[in-house]
Amino acid sequence: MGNNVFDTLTERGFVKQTTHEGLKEMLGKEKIKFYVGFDATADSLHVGHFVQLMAMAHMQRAGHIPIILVGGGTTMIGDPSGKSDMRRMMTRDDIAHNAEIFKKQIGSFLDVSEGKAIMVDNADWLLNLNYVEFLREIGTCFSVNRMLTAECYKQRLEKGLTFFEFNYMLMQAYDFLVLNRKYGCTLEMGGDDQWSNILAGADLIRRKEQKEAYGLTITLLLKSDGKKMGKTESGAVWLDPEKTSPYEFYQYWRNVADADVRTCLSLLTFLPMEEVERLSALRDSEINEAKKVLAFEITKQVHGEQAAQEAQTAAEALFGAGTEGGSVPMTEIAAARLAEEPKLIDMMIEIGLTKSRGEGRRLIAQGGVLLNGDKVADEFYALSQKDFEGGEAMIKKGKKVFHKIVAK
RNA sequence: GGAGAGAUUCCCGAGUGGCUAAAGGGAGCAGACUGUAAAUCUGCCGGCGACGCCUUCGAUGGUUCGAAUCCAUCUCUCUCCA
Repeated sequence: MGNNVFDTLTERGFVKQTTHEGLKEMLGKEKIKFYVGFDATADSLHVGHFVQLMAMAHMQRAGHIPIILVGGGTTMIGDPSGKSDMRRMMTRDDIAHNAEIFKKQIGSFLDVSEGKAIMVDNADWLLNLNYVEFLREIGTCFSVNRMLTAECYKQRLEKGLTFFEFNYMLMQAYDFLVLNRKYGCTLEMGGDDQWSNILAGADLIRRKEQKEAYGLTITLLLKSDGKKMGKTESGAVWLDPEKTSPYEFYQYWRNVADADVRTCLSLLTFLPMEEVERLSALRDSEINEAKKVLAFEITKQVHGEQAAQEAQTAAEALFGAGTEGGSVPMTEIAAARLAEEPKLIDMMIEIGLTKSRGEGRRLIAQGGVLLNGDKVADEFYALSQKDFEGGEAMIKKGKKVFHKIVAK
């Protein structure tokens, strides 16, 4: 395809800022190596990372080679950019553990076969740096005055920023320099909160190597109300199916606000832009069609076609008139326990539908709990064999939380 | 190092001896309305089979019939000065 990826990324809304002119031209005429860094702060990637991965996938499809950098070294410090407080210090073991998971997860989204991508870990060069040498080589290239004016520290200059964290920018800039020297990497991409760090890296390469290096930031995935996309009351929406089941994942996207449909379709799916435009132009209840496509496509992207299919089937069965089947959240219990007639509220706590008995009782009192389709009236309702026709019972909490209990 | 200020329930933030499980707001949950949307309105929002009992106001001791509120020590945070 003759299209320049830069146009694709721009058209789809990925590009937020670029360092300087010339990037598009370069992307058009040669196959470059570019890098994106991922700090191993959790034991799974989340939706925010997914946007970056999509941008990387577009680049890769256009023939450019991604360098996937896992931050086994930088995570030891913790990026203060845009944060209001210092992160909890993580142990070396935790970081190494997370880094391994990241490598695996990323490997399933991008083509990491030989020659198609490069995977590195900055622990390899950061952990054994010699302090004095580093200061003499790299530290001399940074002006504290300039660094302090960086937007990303604004909050921290009010609440306090330790020297420890202040060094993060140098580490990340150094990463870019190392990758430039070792692999000829000429572009760093990252979330828009990384702008200052990316600029620092490009500047450092210009100074040390007298070479052009570019930076590009990717629009942060925000909801129309300005909050981060991918956060729920129970925490982040994870890409790891153990942490966020494909069904929950599907539901998250099925329920995005109308105003966010377009952004999500264009950033998180590979649907052609004409299709994105068509779907996001739908109005009123018709836009539900677009949300179904969105939820299906993203789930397929992350968990595979089969899981997406199952999540969709389950959703149709529960919310529409579809037939039973699919991946409704489910818990198995021993059939023998039914003889003891366990309380419904206790069972709800056990399967994680409520936090306490009080909360469960309140829910029932407010008419928010349905058992096999019927509203439960008794706060102390006890489950028994008759609730388990066919060996299973369906509990519905509120309007859209379903959980199946299977007695075995 | 010196001088001040502060730490309250998920978050912000009132409360300075009993009427305080602790105002108000936000978040969240449920109900109504809807399109599994948004906005809006109503109720709930520490735990407990519960007109009562238990645990909570940075930590530990103390004063008191009674403490989030008073005293002592400690830990941490912030501001100003160097």
